[in-house]
Amino acid sequence: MPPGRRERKKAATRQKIADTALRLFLERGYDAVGIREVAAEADVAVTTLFSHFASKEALVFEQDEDFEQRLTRAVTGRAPREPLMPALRREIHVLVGHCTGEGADPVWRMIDGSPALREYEESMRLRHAESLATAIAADPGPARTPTACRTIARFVIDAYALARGAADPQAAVDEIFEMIEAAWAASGTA
Amino acid sequence: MPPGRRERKKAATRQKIADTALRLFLERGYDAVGIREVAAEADVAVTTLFSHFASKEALVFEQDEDFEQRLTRAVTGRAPREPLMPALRREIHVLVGHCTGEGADPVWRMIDGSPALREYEESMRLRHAESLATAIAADPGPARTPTACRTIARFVIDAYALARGAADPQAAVDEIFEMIEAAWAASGTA
DNA sequence: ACCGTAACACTAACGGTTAGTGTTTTGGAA
DNA sequence: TTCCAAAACACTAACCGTTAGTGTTACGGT
Repeated sequence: MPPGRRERKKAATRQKIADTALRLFLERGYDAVGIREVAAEADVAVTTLFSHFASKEALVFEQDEDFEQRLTRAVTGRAPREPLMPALRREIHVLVGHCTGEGADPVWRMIDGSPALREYEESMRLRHAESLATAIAADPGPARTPTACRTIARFVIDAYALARGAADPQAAVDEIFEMIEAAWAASGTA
Repeated sequence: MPPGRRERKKAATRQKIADTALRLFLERGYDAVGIREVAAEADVAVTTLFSHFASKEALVFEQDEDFEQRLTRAVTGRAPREPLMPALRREIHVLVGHCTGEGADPVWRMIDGSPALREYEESMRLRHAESLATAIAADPGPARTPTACRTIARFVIDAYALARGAADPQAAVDEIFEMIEAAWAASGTA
């Protein structure tokens, strides 16, 4: 069945809150805008805002599931018989490209400018690493231990985080992935 | 010169606050004890408490510099001509042993039981990784790029975090370090 | 003996978050 | 169509961690 009127209204409210928040944050800075202000501007109650978003930071990372899904799909949806690591390397290249360089979203600039947001993002990525580990564990091919899968997943997340802060992000991705590939190969020979 | 009365008093106040906080946290749970309560029980003002500790979580990780120093010293203070990675592996073995198993501190149990504390610890370790990266970069032997050093430092921190959550922590340390050693070797051949 | 400074205290607030308590809207059952 | 249970929404009032502002001691060095 198609989404009913109720769900559409709910989605609209959520979107209006997110849009309003992002606009205010970009206009005047993340720290300078309070939750009460966002709620007032979006014309909802504070409690309504928190029924749609778990925290103030979550307003900024509205579509954080994108990141998670892109990673797991890079594993599960890659071409048949394509090795795992090159596929992940390609995906990280793209993701790093989205948030670095001259043409980067102003949103990413804002995130990089606020320690609170950077920290929130890091712990969010850690959760994503668990999904990635699950996807890797379910992958056919040479079996790995659960620990090895979790380890590689975290290494991949590290690659993303480290490359973002490097002078030449794209080169850093390649450099780090050389190390990750070696680690991955070693995990198959234990 | 020996520490004067003033510094002794300051240290005593700090210690009293930390002891009181830890006692209350263990008695009734971290989340169930408020800052105002800790301050009252330690007989100091709330502002005084925050002049000694940057946050509520910092009360629990009072001696977090230990961890940082142990890691950097495992690098800088190891036996001459001993390879880097085995030294780090040994240190991680010890550190993981401290907070797992039957005889683990009740403090570690409390940390594992509170998401807020676990998250705080993770971001603390990330800061430690930077120090470790610096120590590794300054190490003699085959030179590595700054990116490679940071990467390996993060991998080592990952080993600690992952091993703590594994079924057999000590075995996990060894398994993960096999992968780290491979990554480290690969970083020297780029 | 004195002064600058650092520790400490107190009040009052700020900002994020939640509990408690209704009120409206809506999808589906009768 | 009518009615109900659930879900979204609103409002007040608070809680909690944290900080600014403003003093007040107490100490170490001169």
